[in-house]
Amino acid sequence: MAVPETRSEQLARALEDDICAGRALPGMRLDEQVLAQRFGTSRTPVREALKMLAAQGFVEIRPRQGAVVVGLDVRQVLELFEIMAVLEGLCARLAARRMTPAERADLMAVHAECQRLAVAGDPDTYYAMNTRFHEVIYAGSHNRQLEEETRRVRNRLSPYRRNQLHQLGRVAKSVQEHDDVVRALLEGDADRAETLMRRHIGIQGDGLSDFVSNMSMPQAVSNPQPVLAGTLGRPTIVR
Amino acid sequence: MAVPETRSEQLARALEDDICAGRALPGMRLDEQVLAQRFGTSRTPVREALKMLAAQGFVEIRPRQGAVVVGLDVRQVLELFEIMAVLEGLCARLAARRMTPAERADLMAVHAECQRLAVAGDPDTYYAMNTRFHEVIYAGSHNRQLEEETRRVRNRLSPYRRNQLHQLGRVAKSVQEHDDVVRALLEGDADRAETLMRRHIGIQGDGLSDFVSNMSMPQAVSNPQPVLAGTLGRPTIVR
DNA sequence: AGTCATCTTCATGCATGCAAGACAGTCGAT
DNA sequence: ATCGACTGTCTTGCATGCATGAAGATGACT
Repeated sequence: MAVPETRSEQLARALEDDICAGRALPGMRLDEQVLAQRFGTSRTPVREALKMLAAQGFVEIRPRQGAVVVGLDVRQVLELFEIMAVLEGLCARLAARRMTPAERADLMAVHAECQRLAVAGDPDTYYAMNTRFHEVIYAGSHNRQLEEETRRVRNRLSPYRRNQLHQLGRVAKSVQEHDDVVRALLEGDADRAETLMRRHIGIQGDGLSDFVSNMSMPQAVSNPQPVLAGTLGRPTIVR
Repeated sequence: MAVPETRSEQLARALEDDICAGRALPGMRLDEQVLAQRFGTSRTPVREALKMLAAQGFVEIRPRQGAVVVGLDVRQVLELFEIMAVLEGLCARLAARRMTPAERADLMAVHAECQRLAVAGDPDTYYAMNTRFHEVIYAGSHNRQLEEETRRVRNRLSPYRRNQLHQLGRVAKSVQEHDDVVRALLEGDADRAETLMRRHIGIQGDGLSDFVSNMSMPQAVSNPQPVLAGTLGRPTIVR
């Protein structure tokens, strides 16, 4: 066991995490040397990690100009949401037929917790539990490739979702939509589960348009950005 | 223009192409030094290319044991087909509403060519035109992220699709399904276009995929594979 | 003979070195 | 003063070197 993880993999995970968690904002420059020092390695594993992240769409590497956290414009975010909707919809469809009794119990438990936090907790704790809710459904699809793919798209969007739930009434609506999905799932109604999930994620519900109108482009490129965990920021020119 | 491409990017594209075209078969060992010599570079850009391909699921890198072209077992292939179906379905749905007149004309032209080759040509030339047909629809979705995502999944599956159309009667059926899709697309019937495309890509009926996804498949590939473009094959042990 | 331990060989993972290209700042010209 | 070319500095891209760990071979022991 305990597959020894290479430095480059560790770095890739750490950086992806920084991006997803909003610690590294879109447009932020990722200086190889700075990162190498920060993680106590040479530039080589850092470069390899950046290449991996670039291949997955988390960072952009412009030849001879270094790596930058990808900044998505409104259009691209919407495009990803369209994808997200069908992927999560498929997860729900498959989960409706494939979830084991244990998984169904799990789903209900997490959903109940969501309901509790919807009124009791703050948006951030709800956000965490909401993530778990969706993860349960990914897993319930019993399709690993789909699970990974969906999670990857979700992660790419995460910098832009952070404040989504701070919107007034959004949490309540979210949990209500979950409720509908859960019902369909438990009844094994694949078609309905898919449709409801697609609506929950996608354009159809007003959730998204609300989201867009409130979207605070987390630094939609073009202006100088500080280097992650460093003071050696160099202005970033785009295009 | 003419963004100078780095060696690592060139290598990544070349290797991905080898994999998609079936020149590098699943399970094949990708030796860094051999590749470096083949492309006339050092190991560094080769390693970076391999990391990128690994991040996209084309190769697998086991620490200290080198890179291998990913070998998917039956289950994983089916999982990817399930994803492919919804992605292409979404492409069709969006294309039904978004394609420009020029794009619609293009679609009809390519489709006509498909019909011609279906009877006149051999499966391989049809395969090429079939690919173009689908590409037109990807583009018609006017969703770049989706286009890339769909193409990526398609490429991951391509080693396993090669012979799909050699099956008796498959070409005729394929072109007929295309015809139905085209009709829905041109009529702007998004729902129908999506449904038909999903059916076209997916495994007919959910029964089979359900069955397979719930049975545990033994590991595929566990026998020695030759190194790409080299004779220094070393047995590849999996797990 | 079969199994296990040790040794040898070699590929990988990472560090370092070096040349080319990009950005910033300076200087000169209009 | 603005614009452009030139120069200096710095970062990136790639080559190379070296230590670690894995695969295979050799040999001893049961």
